[in-house]
Amino acid sequence: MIGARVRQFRTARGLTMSELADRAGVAKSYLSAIERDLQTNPSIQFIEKIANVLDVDINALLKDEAATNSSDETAALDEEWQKLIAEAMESGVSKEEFKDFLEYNKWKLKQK
Amino acid sequence: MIGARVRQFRTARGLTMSELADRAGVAKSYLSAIERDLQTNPSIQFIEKIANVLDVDINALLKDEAATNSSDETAALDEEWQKLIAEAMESGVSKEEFKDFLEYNKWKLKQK
DNA sequence: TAAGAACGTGCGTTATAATGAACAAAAGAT
DNA sequence: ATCTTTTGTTCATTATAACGCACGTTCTTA
Repeated sequence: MIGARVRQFRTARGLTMSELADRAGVAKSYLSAIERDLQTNPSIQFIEKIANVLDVDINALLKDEAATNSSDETAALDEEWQKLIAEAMESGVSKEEFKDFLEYNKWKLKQK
Repeated sequence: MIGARVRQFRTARGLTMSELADRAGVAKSYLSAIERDLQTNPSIQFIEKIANVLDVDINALLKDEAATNSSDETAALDEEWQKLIAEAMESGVSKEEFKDFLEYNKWKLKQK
């Protein structure tokens, strides 16, 4: 279904529904209905708008999930992790700080 | 416009409007309006139907804006970040620990 | 802990996508 | 040449896509 894909890309970009709807110039209430598959037949202009903001090809939203993420790297990351990544990047956490955090945790796990 | 492309593919297949509309299961009156650009915002299900009969990819009918992709640096998932995250997941770092790390860093940045 | 903002959803309304006739013009057949 | 069938169009009607606003909840900020 198309709703799942829209939500997937949206959360991956760390965007809220209000934000996406605002940027795309569509009603957030309708976007909500689309993501929950309460409505499943949007127009091409609607799809173009949100695809434009999400910066993805229109096919990425229309494509049946069969070919979409068979062996896609980003698909390996589950949804919650993607949110965390987006949040991390936006908050200005440096990669170095994160690396330190990683090493510290590895060390901590070893102590058990 | 989309109408020109539909007509182009249809005539190329030697199909009449009545025939295409019939096979696709849509109203020929509406198909007529689409081809003459009296209506320019069909639904994805409509396009899928006729694209299916015409045996063309959906893009072939929408391709007017094929090159609208200029990947956003800030929003897109940074490649190096992805590797770090993958490493984090494999090393068994829990989401909770990562969340705590994020909050701590946000707080730290605020202190300046 | 209270106030305020931002989040997503529910609902009534509007705009328009999509339909099913019936129609005139053109093509094809007898 | 008239009759018949097929073509694409017009028009009134129905279905639903899309909207704006208000509401309850969940984060923030003080």
